Amino acid sequence: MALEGIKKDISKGYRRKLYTISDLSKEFDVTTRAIRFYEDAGLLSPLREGRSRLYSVRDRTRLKLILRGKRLGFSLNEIGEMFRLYDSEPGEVAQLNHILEKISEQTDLLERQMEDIRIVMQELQEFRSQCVERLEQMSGK
Amino acid sequence: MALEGIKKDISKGYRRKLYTISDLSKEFDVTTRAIRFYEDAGLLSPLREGRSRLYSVRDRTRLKLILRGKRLGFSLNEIGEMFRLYDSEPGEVAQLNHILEKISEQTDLLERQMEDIRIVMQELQEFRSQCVERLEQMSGK
DNA sequence: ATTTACGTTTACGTAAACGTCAATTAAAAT
DNA sequence: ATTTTAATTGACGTTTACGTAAACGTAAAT
Repeated sequence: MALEGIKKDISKGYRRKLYTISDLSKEFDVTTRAIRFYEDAGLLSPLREGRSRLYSVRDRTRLKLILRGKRLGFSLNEIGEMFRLYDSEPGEVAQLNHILEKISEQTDLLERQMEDIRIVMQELQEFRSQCVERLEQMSGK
Repeated sequence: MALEGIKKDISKGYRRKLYTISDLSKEFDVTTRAIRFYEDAGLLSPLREGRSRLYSVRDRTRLKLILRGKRLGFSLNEIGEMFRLYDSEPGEVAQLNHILEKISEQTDLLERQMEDIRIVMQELQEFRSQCVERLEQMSGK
């Protein structure tokens, strides 16, 4: 495979790993279509070898973050906003305070989510107890 | 208001509260359109007084569960499936075991979500520390 | 030489979850 | 008696997040 060669060459020069789109597709069990879509949405920006995409370690990390965000129910726009926060070069104090505020908002949101999960978990366990009890009754008869 | 009268009448007879669609809309800050949509999706089934909908305490609880589910990123279909689990009359052992399996799946999923939240929270706190540190440097100069 | 495998772009399709009118009805307030 | 106010149904529109071909390029394997 030609890409393998190129990947090795670049990794010698740049001293870092590169991934093809199908590498990432397989590793994270996500379609190549989705990965390209994330690029269209501005969440990924892989290198190009000719027409083909080459993903850096940073891209891989980003993809991991995207998928984690999605599991938590965040939209791609929301995930993009977080990326922009992380990437922004905060020159001014005002900017830094803005970031701190956003972090605080995010934290609050996640804490509410944790609370929601705790509640649902508790309800599930109660439900489970009822089921188990019922099963015992039935086998006891 | 006629509905208020009816609500009182019914609550005397049935000994439980009833809510109009706008009651719930205001209480949970969700549009009436959304509430009707949840009904179309089979997640709510309010009483009718003529053409108007009247929501029971059970409906209200269900709406609360729907919104909680949504905050956790679940689709209405997934939420509907959970409702059906809770509502199912488990006559057979096989059915009960099926429910227990579903509960187990849900629990696993929620635990993964908790783990995701923990990871994101930790990253956010690290990011916060960096920002605070930077702010202190800037004011220290 | 050609099949197979993997990549690309373009573009239309789709499911979910509502938003947004419009037209209508019924009841409450003035 | 008439004007608000709250509710209804119906239907089309919109956004998000991809799925699904189609048509093509490049390179490795047979």
